[in-house]
Amino acid sequence: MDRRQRKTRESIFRAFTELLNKKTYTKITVQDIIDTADIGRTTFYTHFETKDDLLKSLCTEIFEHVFSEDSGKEKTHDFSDEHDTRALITHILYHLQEHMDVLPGILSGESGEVFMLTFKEHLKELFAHSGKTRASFVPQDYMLNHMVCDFAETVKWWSKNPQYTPEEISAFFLETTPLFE
Amino acid sequence: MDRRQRKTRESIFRAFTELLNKKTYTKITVQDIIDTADIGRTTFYTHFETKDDLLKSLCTEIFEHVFSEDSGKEKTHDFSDEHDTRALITHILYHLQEHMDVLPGILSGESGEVFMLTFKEHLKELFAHSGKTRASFVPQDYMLNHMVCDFAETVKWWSKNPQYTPEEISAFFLETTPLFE
DNA sequence: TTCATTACCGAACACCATGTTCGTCTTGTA
DNA sequence: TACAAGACGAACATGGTGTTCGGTAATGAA
Repeated sequence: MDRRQRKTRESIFRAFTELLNKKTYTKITVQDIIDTADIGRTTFYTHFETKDDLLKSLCTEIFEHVFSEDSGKEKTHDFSDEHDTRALITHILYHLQEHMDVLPGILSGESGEVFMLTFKEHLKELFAHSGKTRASFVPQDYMLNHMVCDFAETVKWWSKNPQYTPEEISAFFLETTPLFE
Repeated sequence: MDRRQRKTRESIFRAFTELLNKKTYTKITVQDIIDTADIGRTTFYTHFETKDDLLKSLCTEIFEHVFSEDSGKEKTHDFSDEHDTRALITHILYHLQEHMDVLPGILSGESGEVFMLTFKEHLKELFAHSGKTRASFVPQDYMLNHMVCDFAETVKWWSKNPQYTPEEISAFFLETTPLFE
């Protein structure tokens, strides 16, 4: 990839996240981004189709990092081991913490919808094969949705209360939403 | 209130909810609403400041109904009685069921954000004095947020799986998010 | 170093939805 | 019946969007 392209893309992302910490997503205009990134109007549109496209791209970049399977371990994760599960959850939270500069901005307002949606998709895949398959009158789909939302909302809450450590957040989550009985 | 005003307001709400079942909120233009409601442009703007204002008004109307304290009983509700709590939850779900024609439309897309936000405010107040004040290492605020989100997400899930009865949904919720230990 | 390629630039433009203005017509009510 | 209040629609200003086009500058491969 051309060095110019990389630099431009970089500066757009930087401008966007900077603006997200000042204004809410819908209040941000493409012109704002262009001005802050100090690039030409045409240039923006050669990189991204729309503002929404930019937002999605940002989310994708974040989750590619957060759910990167550092050692391929997560893929074959065994949810039957409680200690192992706690480690996985904490691991993901550590990754997320590295984006704490963007999270509050992106999660408040309408951009949060997009973020949470993609987040939940990833989580759904991750939790799909958890140990919580025990027989119960509660539908499987409800159960999965419940766990996914719990974790996503936990992260949202964390972004507003960032004084806690990943280990603490992990503990809060597992205490209120036990994956084991 | 003038009969003309009532009729106009009525037809705007009707047009809006009708459109919400066809398109997503942001795709709906004020012109769409005007055409569907068959009213003048000026008339719309004398009733509502903006499209957002209309959405908020709709949510307000719904929750005024759902959280109407039929007999003032809820106000003094005692969460320490499990049977009583289940009755209250089910009662709210029955009220919500009456709006099942709007819920799927309003909850999918960006309008869902507004709906969920106001919903959670109401729930926060309702759950604020629940029995879940037991000592624990989990922060009180996390706990409250957890319960509120759980219930709100449960309703969202219900709107996509409307074949269940209020009693069943109530049971799912209480099974996965016990308000008692 | 040369040179073709590729990215960046910015002014200008058409487009579309928004919200307002104004003069007129219609309806409800006192 | 009179008149206040609501409904009406055409027209307008505004502001953001996404595109076009002619030109400049940076890049990297030969």
